[in-house]
Amino acid sequence: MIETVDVVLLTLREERLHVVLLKRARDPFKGRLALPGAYIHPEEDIDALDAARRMLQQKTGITSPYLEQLYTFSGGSRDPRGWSISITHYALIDTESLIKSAKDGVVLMSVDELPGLPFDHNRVIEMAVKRVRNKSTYSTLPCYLLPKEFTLSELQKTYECVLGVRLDKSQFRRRVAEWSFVEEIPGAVKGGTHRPAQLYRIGDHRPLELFDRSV
Amino acid sequence: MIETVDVVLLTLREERLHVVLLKRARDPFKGRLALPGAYIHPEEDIDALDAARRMLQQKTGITSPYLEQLYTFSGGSRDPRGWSISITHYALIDTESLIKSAKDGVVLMSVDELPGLPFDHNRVIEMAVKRVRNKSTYSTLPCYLLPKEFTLSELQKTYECVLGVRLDKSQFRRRVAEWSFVEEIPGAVKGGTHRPAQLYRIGDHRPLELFDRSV
DNA sequence: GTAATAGTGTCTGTGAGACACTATGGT
DNA sequence: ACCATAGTGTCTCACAGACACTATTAC
Repeated sequence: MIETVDVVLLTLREERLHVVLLKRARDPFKGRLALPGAYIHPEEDIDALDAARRMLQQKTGITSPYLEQLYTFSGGSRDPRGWSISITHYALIDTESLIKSAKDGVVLMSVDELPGLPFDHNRVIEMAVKRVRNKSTYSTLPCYLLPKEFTLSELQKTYECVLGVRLDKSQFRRRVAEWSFVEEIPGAVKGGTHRPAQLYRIGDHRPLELFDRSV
Repeated sequence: MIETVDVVLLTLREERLHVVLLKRARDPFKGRLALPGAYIHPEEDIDALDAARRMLQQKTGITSPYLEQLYTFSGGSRDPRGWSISITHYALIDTESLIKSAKDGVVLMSVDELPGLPFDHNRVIEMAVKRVRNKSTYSTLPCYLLPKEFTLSELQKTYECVLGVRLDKSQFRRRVAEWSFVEEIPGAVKGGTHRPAQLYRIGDHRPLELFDRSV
């Protein structure tokens, strides 16, 4: 039996969700692009989540602020080596931090234009994207796709990109005003070529919040 | 490494969610009540879901109309035998069908009054109940807790028990009227001591449906 | 008739959606 | 001055919530 963890690390780039891929160093599928993944090491790993975090850090250099189990894929046909279990996870990070810490070899690809990937990685990514889109309708999940400081327009844009819908500016701001964890940074503004925008940040240690109603 | 599947099989009995437990036939925790579970058999099982379905049928005699992966628990401290992976699932069934097919030894316990269980089974059940409650706010999941034919009052009661809230009769019926898959059974009524109630059924092959708004 | 449950009709307050409006910077 | 983006005010229609009402059985 083969036990692995795999991670779908997503970020927002040029208004599209992108996924982190790596060239596989070993067979099977040596040299092909695939999700970052590794065997579970019972001696070192506390649990699968810990294994995923460690693997991601070691292989990509990236530590994601949000990492959660996605689904466990299993069966005899998904890996040529035999019956396997993959405990998959998904993670989110802003592009800025990603670029800063990513090791050489990290490849970003738009989730809408993926080539055929080894194993069932296309299915895994598809499920991750669905989960993120769905969870974003009733939570603060998209906040993890933004850098520490951001404007409300950027926050709205992020939600719009993830959800694939346009949101009303007025209504969106009324909503965000109720979120206590999105706080104004006093005095800080982002000056563009036009009227500067107030900068905001997520208060303290970004907890994921769920809402009764949708965004 | 130990790989198992475990199933949290839930049913509604006396207006409370109950979980199916079995006395363990083998060590560890031989003789203690625990969730139905078994090792994965790569030679026989297509995947973990298939393993869960087969295990449930063999150990309890029950085939549930709804079975879905819940979460994969893992680590070195949850099983005295060593580092383990448990791919847990949850399932729903109506009490009537359960009683009819359940083998001897099947024990039903209210999820609100559980004793301490082996492994991390209390945590697993807690997560399953949370998942069911949450998913029930925006889906037809509770329909799987009802027999093939039911009245709207029974359907409402089921939602109320699962969600733990009281629902307005008028509003609930307006909602259900929009669900095309809940269909009136022409001529069939359930006579109690008072005005008989129209019987309904789930159309064809009960697909799980999700709603934009809550129930 | 009464009791009890099934099932329907109606009013109201809230809030989502739409959209117009004002504000403030650069050039 | 004008443009572009930031940010606010307001109207309306739909619907959730509340609750009263009618319907149909047993006794």
